[in-house]
Amino acid sequence: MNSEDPAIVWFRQDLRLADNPALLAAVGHGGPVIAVYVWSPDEEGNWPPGAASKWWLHQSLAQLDRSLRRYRSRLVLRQGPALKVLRELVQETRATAVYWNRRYEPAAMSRDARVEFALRCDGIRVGIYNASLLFEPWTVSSPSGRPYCVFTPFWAACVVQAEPARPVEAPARLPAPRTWPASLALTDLALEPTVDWAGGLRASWQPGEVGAARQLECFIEEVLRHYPTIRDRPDLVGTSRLSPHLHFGEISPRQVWHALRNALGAKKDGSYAKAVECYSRQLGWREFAYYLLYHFPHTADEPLKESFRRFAWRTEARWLRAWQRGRTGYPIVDAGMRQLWHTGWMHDRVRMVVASFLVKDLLISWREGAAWFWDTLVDADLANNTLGWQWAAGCGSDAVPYFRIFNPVRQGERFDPNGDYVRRWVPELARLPIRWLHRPWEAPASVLREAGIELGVTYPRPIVDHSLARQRALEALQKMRL
DNA sequence: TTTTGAGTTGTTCGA
DNA sequence: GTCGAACAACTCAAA
Repeated sequence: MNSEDPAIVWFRQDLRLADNPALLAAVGHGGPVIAVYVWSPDEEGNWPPGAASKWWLHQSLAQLDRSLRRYRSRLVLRQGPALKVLRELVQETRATAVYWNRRYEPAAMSRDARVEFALRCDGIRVGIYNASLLFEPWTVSSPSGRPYCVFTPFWAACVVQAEPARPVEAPARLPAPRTWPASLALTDLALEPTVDWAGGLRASWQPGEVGAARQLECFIEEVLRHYPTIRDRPDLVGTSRLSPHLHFGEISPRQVWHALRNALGAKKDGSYAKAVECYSRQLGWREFAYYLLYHFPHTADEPLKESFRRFAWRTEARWLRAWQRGRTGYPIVDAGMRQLWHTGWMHDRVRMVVASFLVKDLLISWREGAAWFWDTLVDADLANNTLGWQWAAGCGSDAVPYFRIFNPVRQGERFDPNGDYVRRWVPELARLPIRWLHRPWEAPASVLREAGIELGVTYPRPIVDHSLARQRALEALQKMRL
């Protein structure tokens, strides 16, 4: 393509300039490049962005605009149905092409298909690219031709494909149009909370492409070597913390994939090779989540396993609220839920523990959990959230067996062995010795008194008895299978 | 074609 | 304290 006509880049979940094929295609079009973000939460089906996600989006859009300004360019903000907005913008700017990077959520896919068709009918050139997956979901299928439902063979089939493409550089320049189309102010989108609860988020994260790159570098330099041994430890910094950056596309999995391998080349060290393999598998899980949502689009709202449709989940509002607020009386559960509330993120090991507790101990539907995570996580991602919750509930593919019920005391003692995590997020228990920290209801009265704890007053008693709850869950799930 | 073995993340019980 | 078995049912790959 070589034209003097403007090209529009429609930014969505690819809020970066490097390794952005749609942006490069727009530059390749030859004329001015107009970057636009369209805020259209009504087109996200049942899953419009939650509060934490909107907070992040605000910051990330601000960063993207800042980056574009260095090119003497800018980010045009609009609001409304994407097709309507893009058509208006095409008219205003006389653009002859629109480029974007693919999304895979069911609502986004059907919307995008309508937009693509309509724009092509208008005579507009449309280019659509892959910017957020290592392997496109339709390129992987089992020998039988059906989609994989088990992770290991899925990932094995992925990694024998060609190595994911090397990331491409940010464009050298971005030609500006003679006049810029009108843009809303970022604050017009009202993404930030009206009551400022985001202090903990601000302190924990640096949204945007620069923050993402910094996070990756920090992970590779300081954590990667130990990743296989400490990734399950919520009391340590043992994970990449890249999830929100990946969700918003501030960094691409291709960039991460190759950065890991470059680091490997530089270190020449066996333990690194293992660590890279181990972390790459986590990227694999992200791929698997997108793959499953693509092939089974109803699973965001319905269990994959039919038998679970008839399961009678409880609707115990008091229990749900106790879980949400981190007041279940199980320290590891409460620590996780408070970390989530405060920072918009929870360690993955603890996500499994709290999910198991909600679904198995309280017998509350995984969808309640998914909805709460959706609203509170800065990395809320429909594919990952769906896979995680269906896995925990045992109603997804490759799911945890029904009898695998996490014991919150055991998990706490195993993965927070010194209690640092609980003490940080449940400060009212901070003075309790580690021996009792994960089971304060068993502590002798004198120990509790000395630690300044009055059960039922300063910290709740357990809202359910785990071993009874476990039995109840086993019976309920067994009954469902008959 | 049929069979066999293995599969992210656990817990409990009894020896 | 440690260890192995049992706790289903199903998918996928290899033999």
